[in-house]
Amino acid sequence: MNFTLRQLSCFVALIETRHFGRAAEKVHITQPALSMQIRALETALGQQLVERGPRAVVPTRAGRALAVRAAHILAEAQELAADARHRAPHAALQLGVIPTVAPYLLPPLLPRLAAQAHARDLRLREARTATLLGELADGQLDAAVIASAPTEGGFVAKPLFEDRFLLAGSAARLAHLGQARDALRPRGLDPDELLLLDEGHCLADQALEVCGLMRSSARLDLGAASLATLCGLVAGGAGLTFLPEIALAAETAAAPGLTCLRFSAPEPSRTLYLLRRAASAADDWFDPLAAALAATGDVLLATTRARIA
Amino acid sequence: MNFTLRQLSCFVALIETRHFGRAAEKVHITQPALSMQIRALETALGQQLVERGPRAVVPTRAGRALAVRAAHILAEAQELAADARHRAPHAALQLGVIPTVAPYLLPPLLPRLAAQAHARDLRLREARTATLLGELADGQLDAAVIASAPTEGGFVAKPLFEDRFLLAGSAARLAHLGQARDALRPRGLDPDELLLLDEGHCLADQALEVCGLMRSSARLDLGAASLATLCGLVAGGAGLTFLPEIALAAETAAAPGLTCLRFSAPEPSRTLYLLRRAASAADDWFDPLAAALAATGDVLLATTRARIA
DNA sequence: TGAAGTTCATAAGTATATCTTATCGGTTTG
DNA sequence: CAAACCGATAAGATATACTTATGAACTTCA
Repeated sequence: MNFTLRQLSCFVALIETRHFGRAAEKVHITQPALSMQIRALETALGQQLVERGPRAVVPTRAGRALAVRAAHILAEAQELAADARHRAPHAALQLGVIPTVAPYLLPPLLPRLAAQAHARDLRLREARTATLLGELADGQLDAAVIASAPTEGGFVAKPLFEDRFLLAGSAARLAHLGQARDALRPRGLDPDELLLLDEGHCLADQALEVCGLMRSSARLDLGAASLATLCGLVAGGAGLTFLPEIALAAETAAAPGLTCLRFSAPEPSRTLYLLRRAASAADDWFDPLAAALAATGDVLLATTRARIA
Repeated sequence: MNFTLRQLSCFVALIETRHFGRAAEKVHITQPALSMQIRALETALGQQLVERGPRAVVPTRAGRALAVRAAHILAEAQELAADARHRAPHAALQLGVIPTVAPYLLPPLLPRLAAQAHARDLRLREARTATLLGELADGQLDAAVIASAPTEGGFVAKPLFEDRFLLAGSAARLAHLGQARDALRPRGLDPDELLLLDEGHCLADQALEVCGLMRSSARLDLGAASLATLCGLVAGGAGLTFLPEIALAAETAAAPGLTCLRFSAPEPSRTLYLLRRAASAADDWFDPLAAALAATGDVLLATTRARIA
């Protein structure tokens, strides 16, 4: 490709005016300059594009064909430039969210964001922490919500809110805990009763950590891929699990048999963060997005805290 | 619009490789040159397009959006250049034909042309001589078939064949001509019996000329716009008219009552020409097209001559 | 018919982009 | 801590694009 947009501009102007002088005026150059541009374009394409008569300038067959396509290309280029000038990014804000947060935080988030101009065009992706960090790093995502501060550098992490863990199970199974109910502590739980999510879900790792367990030491071959599935199993009496407060309202509504107990202080918890690349220009969307996420979480937690003493 | 296709190329290469050095190699320039092109593009669009980290080159939101559109524009440009190189004009050959020729010559012409590569993409326009000449002059048409050599210069005219005029009417009306039938001459006809086409049709002008009449001197207010209509009227006994031999087969088939007489020598006739602008590059299509038209006419006339002694 | 006016092409000089080579400063890596 | 990598920068060379002035072909008008 050996021609330029300017050459196309000149050519289109020439076809429109059918006059070298006026076409030149139209593109703000002199007539000889336009002549040279047209000539260069003809050379580049290897075809004569206009018949230069003393009476008139007439496009050749090739010129007629080119005029249409050139105008089209120029229109696209103009539109691109115009969009750039008006700062209409035309690219959605790509937000990644981990699976143990997305189903609970996003539904109430979206109506809140609808009011904000910056988040008018938001695209969501749900994946586990490692995947999100990778995609964030290489530009597929603009921001990500994860449940821990990132270990690697290069990111800006803004804490959103603390999400405490509750112990969830069927009412019968929770009753079997006996006197432990009065001062419920993670370390006192029976590893064989514990059901957790698949590997890679940070929620499972964090649950193991607060229990002082290794993944290998627990009966964890359960391939539960979503918290909703896990809650369904647990509500049916299959075992116990850690439920983040953020999920409580949705999961108890979905599985009425699900019962939760609050751990005694200091309650185990995770902190959610909103991340972006440190190098990214967070013009004006990052802080408002973080604020909206935090506010959404706070509302969600306020209703939950009132339900489970 | 203040950016160039080269800048877009550089940018797309950068997004693909995510590496200034390799992107530069891809577009056959050095790394500093590519840096400058990207910088220039960012300046032109007023936005940062890539985040330059020591670890990686990551597109910004604006850059992501641009990459898609830039690739699209470049693809169109490449395609355009490729078509130009392969001499695929992608513009139909625009052929204009006068209305007293088009319906008869074109149907048998098209199958003949189908075999030729050059006329694969042919678009037709039917209009009167003056219109065709105007459109041919300003490039809307590439060639035109008319029935007289052009008076103005600037055209190349190639004679196709001679098309003789017959006298057409109902059998009864032709019988009334009496002994004139033996040595039928145009000048002996009664102007009041003559029906002709609308003004502007060269056939009407030529008929008047061979009869030695002025348009004003004849009863010519008939607004017959097509030869087919005129033949229908004449076959019904409304009068006499001049029928070009080329139209005979089609019109007698359509109007069985139509009868024709041949004038005595020298028979009045018109000559059809194929025209193009003298300045136009008639690479290779003009002569074959003329040959096809002439051959088509010859076949048409051969069958006709056999029918009317 | 000849002079003036068009119109596009050409020439020469200049201004502007653009490229290359060489180098710097920052970061990562062994 | 040295070597390697990466992108930015500087400076000089080259190429491209523009302008002014002029030329050649043609038309128009007196």
